[in-house]
Amino acid sequence: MADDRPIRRTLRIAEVAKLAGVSTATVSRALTDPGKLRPKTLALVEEAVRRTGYTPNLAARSLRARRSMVVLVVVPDIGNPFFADVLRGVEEALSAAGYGLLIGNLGPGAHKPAQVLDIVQAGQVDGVLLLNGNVPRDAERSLDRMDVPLVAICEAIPGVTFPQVEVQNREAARQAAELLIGLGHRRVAYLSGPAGNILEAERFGGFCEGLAAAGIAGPVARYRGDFTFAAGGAAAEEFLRAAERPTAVFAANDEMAIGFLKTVRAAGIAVPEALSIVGFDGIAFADYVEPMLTTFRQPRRALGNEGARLLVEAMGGHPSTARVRMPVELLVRASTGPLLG
Amino acid sequence: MADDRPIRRTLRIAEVAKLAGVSTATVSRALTDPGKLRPKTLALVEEAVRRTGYTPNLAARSLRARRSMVVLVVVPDIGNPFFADVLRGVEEALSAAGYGLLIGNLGPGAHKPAQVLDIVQAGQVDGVLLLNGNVPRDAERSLDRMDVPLVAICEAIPGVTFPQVEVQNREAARQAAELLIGLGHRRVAYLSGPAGNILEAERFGGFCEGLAAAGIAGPVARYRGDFTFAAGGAAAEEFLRAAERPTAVFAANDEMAIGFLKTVRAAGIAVPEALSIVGFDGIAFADYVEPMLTTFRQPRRALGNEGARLLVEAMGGHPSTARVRMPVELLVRASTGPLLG
DNA sequence: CTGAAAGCGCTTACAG
DNA sequence: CTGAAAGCGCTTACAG
Repeated sequence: MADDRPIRRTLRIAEVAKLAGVSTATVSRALTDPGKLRPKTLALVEEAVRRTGYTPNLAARSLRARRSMVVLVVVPDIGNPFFADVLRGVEEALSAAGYGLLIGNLGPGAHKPAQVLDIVQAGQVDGVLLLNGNVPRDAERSLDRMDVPLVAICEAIPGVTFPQVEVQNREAARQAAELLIGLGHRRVAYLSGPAGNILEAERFGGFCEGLAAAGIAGPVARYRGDFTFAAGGAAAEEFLRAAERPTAVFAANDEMAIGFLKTVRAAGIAVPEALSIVGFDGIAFADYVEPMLTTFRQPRRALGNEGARLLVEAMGGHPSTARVRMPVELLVRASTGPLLG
Repeated sequence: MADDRPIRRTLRIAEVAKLAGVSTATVSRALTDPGKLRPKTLALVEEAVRRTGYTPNLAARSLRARRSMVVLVVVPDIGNPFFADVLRGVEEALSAAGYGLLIGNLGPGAHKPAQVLDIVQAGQVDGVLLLNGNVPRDAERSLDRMDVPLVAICEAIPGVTFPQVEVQNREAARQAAELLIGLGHRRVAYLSGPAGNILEAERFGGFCEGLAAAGIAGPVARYRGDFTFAAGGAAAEEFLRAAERPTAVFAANDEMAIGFLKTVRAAGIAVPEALSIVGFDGIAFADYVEPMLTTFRQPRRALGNEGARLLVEAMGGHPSTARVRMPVELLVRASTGPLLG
């Protein structure tokens, strides 16, 4: 039978100590550094903890020990499935190391950089994981001048010295060019992400390199996008209006590739017979559009895991300047094919 | 020119008080309850805060004030885009009320219920938002016996008294039946979510009711699923093997509907000519499959907003037993059509 | 290996 | 309206 009395939330370390017949210092040690105690003493405390169901008050612990065991994760958009997957990896690694996860959503209508800075300045977190491609700052403050470990993942941040984990964007984009060229395409277009975005710059740069290596000056068109489905549709409208259309498109992410695909097919363009399309990211949906999308699968969970791991090390006093660049996997599907006619 | 010195993290309230020429009590009041101060005194403090860039230490504040201004959000799977969208709404409302957001991921390989209970017992959060359809408990403890405000959203929890926010699952499922019947279908199938899931039960129940109202005994087939793409594909295999196939399928969510759609189309089944498909949720991707999926759009962000709002009220000492049931919107698309032949 | 005691940085009755 | 002071519940030098 379960006991139906509400659990007393105000159980303190002193009561556990009393029950175990030791000092509060000993209880504290049993909980944070059991190796320091005699096995016999430890057993006494453990039994008392078990019997009382004691859990230390974290505010008190964090005030006294000057660490919170919480990490702030700054995401550009918590609603984006790409980041959700990365967060899964982050959560896994942090939770295994005993850290909690505070989410800072730097998207439109959400947190402002100042709020992120406040959280750090308030001593609320022991480290910050940045998925947003820049160092949060306001008029007076900048996160990298606060004394807190930082790690950037997914989107690299140029010119900083803290660890970063990203994928081989440039190499992959180059590979996209090679794939299309190998299929006979020469009039290729590029569907870009938001201007100023580092991923965008890397992917565009790599794509151009790949083209150049085959003696192609560059894409015949560069459509402006912002990583959304809608941007893909808009780019497709532009494509459809062109006098001489490209025969292949490389989109800087899957959402845009899918938006593009839908609009051109609705207009009667056969994919891949008349147009090849390549995306980037390898989101789950890429498997369910028709035709299945050729794309690059990012190791989203591994990105999150590795970033969290580096942050845990830094918080433990082992900072690094590691710059990890993980490979992506090209998935050749039905949305790309040889140039016909 | 920005000042490049690292920000001193150890600025305390005493220094601000000294600079303003007041007591620490006054600084504290200026920050938490400015109405209590004379405008002149308040201005003095504000100027000192501005000049020093002071941010109170939250561990100290939370230890002394006995509240943390942080909410624990328990999600079944942080990687699921559906929840990510709801979280966006939650984050919005909580952040506007000054609360932070701690994520507890109760998915496989992530947090265990015991960890959630520990967080609450440690006084780390002022309230808990449950998106997982049950009350976390372990061998000795149950969250609803801890003295903390609770609100359930998305998945209702039977038999509890705290506020809940869900959608009109039963009504919508009934409407799905009516839609299909109106199109002439009588041999309809149901693709279910995981057994024991409350959403699943409501949607199945409503669907059966809708059929019954038209004199149909029930679905001719009930495929077992678990809300994943893969489950949809597996159900489709079962569908394809049937001697006499249903002419319409209602899936308990969009992912399964999309998985089903892909597999039957690959097998040469024309949708909607030979088979109508209805999903549930209205995820973004439902707009990008071919044919576009008929589904019910859930107000994901609004669900999150409303749930967070109720929790903020409860944490402010205004508990309610509100049970909000938000409407969903039927989106009739190309995946449903009249029975032909 | 263990304990007594100071103190982390706030908030809040209490008093005036 | 404001201040002096106690105290939230821990951890950790320090001493033994």
